[in-house]
Amino acid sequence: MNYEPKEIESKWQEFWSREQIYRYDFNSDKKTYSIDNPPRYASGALHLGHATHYTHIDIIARYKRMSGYNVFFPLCFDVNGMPIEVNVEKEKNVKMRDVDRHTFIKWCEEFAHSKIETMEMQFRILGESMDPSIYYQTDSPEYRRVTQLTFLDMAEKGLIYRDLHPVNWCPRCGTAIAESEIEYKEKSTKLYYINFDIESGGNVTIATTRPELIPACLFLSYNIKDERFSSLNGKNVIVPITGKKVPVIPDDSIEMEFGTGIEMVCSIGDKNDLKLIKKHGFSIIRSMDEEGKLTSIAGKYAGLHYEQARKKIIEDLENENRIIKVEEINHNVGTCWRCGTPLEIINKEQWFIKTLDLKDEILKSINNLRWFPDFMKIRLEDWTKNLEWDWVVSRQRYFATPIPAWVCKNGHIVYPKKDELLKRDDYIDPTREKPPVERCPICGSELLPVEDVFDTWVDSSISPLYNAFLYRDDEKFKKLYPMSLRPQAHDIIRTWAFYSLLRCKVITGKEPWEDIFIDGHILAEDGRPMHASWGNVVDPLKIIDEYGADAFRYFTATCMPGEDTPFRKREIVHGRKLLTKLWNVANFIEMNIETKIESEPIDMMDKWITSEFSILVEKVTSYMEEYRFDKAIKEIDEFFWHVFADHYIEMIKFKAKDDAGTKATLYKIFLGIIKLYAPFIPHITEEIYHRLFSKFEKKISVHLEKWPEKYEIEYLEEGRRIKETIAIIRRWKIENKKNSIKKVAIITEEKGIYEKEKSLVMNALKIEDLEILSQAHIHERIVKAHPDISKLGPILKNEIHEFQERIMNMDPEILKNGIEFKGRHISPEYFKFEKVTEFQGQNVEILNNGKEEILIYK
RNA sequence: GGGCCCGUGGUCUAGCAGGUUAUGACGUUGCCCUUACACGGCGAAGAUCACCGGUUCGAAUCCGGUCGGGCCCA
Repeated sequence: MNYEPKEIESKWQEFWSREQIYRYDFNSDKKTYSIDNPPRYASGALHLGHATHYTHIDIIARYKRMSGYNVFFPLCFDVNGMPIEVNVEKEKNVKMRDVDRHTFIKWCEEFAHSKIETMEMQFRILGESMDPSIYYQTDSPEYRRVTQLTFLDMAEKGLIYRDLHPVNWCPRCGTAIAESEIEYKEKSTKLYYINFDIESGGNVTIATTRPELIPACLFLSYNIKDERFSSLNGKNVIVPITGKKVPVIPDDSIEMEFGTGIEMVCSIGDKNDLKLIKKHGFSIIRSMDEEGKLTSIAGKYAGLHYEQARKKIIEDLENENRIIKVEEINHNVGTCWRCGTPLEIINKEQWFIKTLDLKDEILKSINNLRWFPDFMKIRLEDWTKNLEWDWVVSRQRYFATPIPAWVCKNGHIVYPKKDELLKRDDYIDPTREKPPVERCPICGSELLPVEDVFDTWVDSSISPLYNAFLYRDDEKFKKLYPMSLRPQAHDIIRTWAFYSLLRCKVITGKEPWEDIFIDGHILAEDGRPMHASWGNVVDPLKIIDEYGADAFRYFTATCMPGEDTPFRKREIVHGRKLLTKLWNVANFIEMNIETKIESEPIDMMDKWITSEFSILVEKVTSYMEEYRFDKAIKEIDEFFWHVFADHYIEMIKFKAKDDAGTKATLYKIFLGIIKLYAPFIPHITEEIYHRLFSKFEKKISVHLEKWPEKYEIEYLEEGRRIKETIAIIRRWKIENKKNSIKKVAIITEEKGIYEKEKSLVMNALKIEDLEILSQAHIHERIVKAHPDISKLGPILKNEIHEFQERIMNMDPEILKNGIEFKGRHISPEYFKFEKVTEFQGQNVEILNNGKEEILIYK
């Protein structure tokens, strides 16, 4: 009778949800354990990685509930940002910027919300114990309101500013383009070779595809290894057209083979220019506007579209005879994925949060958290120490929290009143409502709504504040903040962990959590990351369908936290076997427990297994406290399978029906095992609990049970010794194919402990006569000596037959010292001796368990 | 290029505040359908612990370097 998970699992999933087993109780006196659960991103498909991470978190939640905590574990979804926008664009076959802003936002909402039901189902199938009574999603008016309040808070603290920042820009569409919206295309362009004069005399030829950017040239650069230009290092050149003096600065990133090997670095030609400008300490100048027209820095070309400007500039350069050569080249150009126009990098006003000023404070905070595993802390420390830029929080997107502000043409910012927003239950969309004042209070000009939205990390990084009811309920905030735990994966330490720490610290003055648990990634079975294009993606739902959620959860528990783990199907298969074993042990125990057990463990071996269990509880508990599920479950397995089932049950099964103490032990220890397994494999443990224990234990769910406690340690060493002796004799029986043994003598210095369990040893092993002695004279006698032909052959060659005849009738006892043969000493190593052991005149076989000898009579 | 992590029997994995017969799983293999379980029980074979050097009486474990893989960031 094998365990069939399908029906059993869905039965209990329904039961848990119906009975609201996982509800956080705001009125409870129990200590709160609060989990800053990662809101599941609402794009739909469940990854093996998600499934594993959420299962890990669920294991923690279940363990903490059993340990007596009131656990706050919200069901939550992240419903903001570009992946959803992209999905909607695909689904509707439109481009975001072709559609009315608010229509598009509505579509995104509809799309995301339609996925949520599916994702809730996925969580349910996994056996997740998230609490729907504290549900949230990040696009709710309430959540966005909190995002905006925290922003206004930071603005009050002077941590918000606007400044120019480079963005990818489509000059035709007039919009910023996100990194992932860029379509790279191979384009044929002209490469111009242009002469620059050197200040100190002579000239140098640079190559560029963007002559129109000459007015924005900041410096020239060549590869530092390139000796052709080493004489130019530190010299100045005169920029044609403008006559500006700029330096020559070598850099190791310049390609020596491209063009002439020396190029101009403009603000801003391409991404590499941007990098070089920052690296060498130049500031970005605004050379092009939103429509692709050159700015005033271009002098007489100002106001011209860059294509016209290029024509004019080339004409002028030709007049000066500065163009040496023109070459057709193929060039990889970033283009707008909608209209195909090559993108520009232009400087635009963006919103910033001052992060650089907060470095030291964050470093302190990092050290105030407990990190699991602890080396993950180093990653965040290094990141924080090496921060060079403030956080750009504005995005030119639609589906996210709007930046609550209005700006006048002179750049003066008007924020909404925080007090007003505190009274509301929704958020502010400046594109849909009026500013709090008619006109700019500083210059009196018209106020325009900010159309930018927040980077989604601005929303995500306040999850601890939202969870803890900041701005909403002071009582609850006191109870829930700081939260107990932030669980997350290591790829977003620099984003989610960092920004959360930063913002929560600034706003509340406290770190948002006590512990932070960093999980690894799940790789494909081939050890590489999972990629659809590599064809190595594993669908967790299929696995669950085939093996059940508990088997899947078993695999997740064996993953070492923090490490990237390749998916291991065999671990799931093993998990499945374990469930079967558990099921069968339950069957065995059910056969023996019909009524309430009033007794306690009495016999030595019953106390021994109780002691072993107690040691197990201690180990498992300390592993759970460190979030080491892998170690915890291994310990439980080892005890359950290889101590409790293989040894204890085997030795007591003859008396399981009628020995009250043993029955009590079976009940107590197996119930304990079920409880220890419950956080990991919640379905089968619930089923077994209901079949065997709930009628006596009076709880409606094993998940409402208490985590097992330790018992007194008694007879540990004695029990282990007897267990070992029984195992040795059993092995002998199997090897020798004996079903029972007539007589056994155990020679031991600890007669007492064997006397105590004499009947158990006899019955468990079917020994008819068992003697327990403190000492014995054992006699060993050689009955036959076999010459080792393979060794003797090379020495004796053709005399070997004579040798064999010679020893045939000799007393083999004599041979144990070797023998002289034709002037040669044949040592005992050349023989294999057959021996008999005799005790009290009878043949016996001696087994040894390291401490004592066991004589088996033949 | 930088930070962090990893590299252990055929495959995957534990051990890594130095001394173990180096753990376990899957696979291979021998015996056993013993009154819960053959998705089981008892055994067996199989590892120069990536490579090189150092510290040490002693290194898979500590240090330095090399090579290979991963994540994040330039």
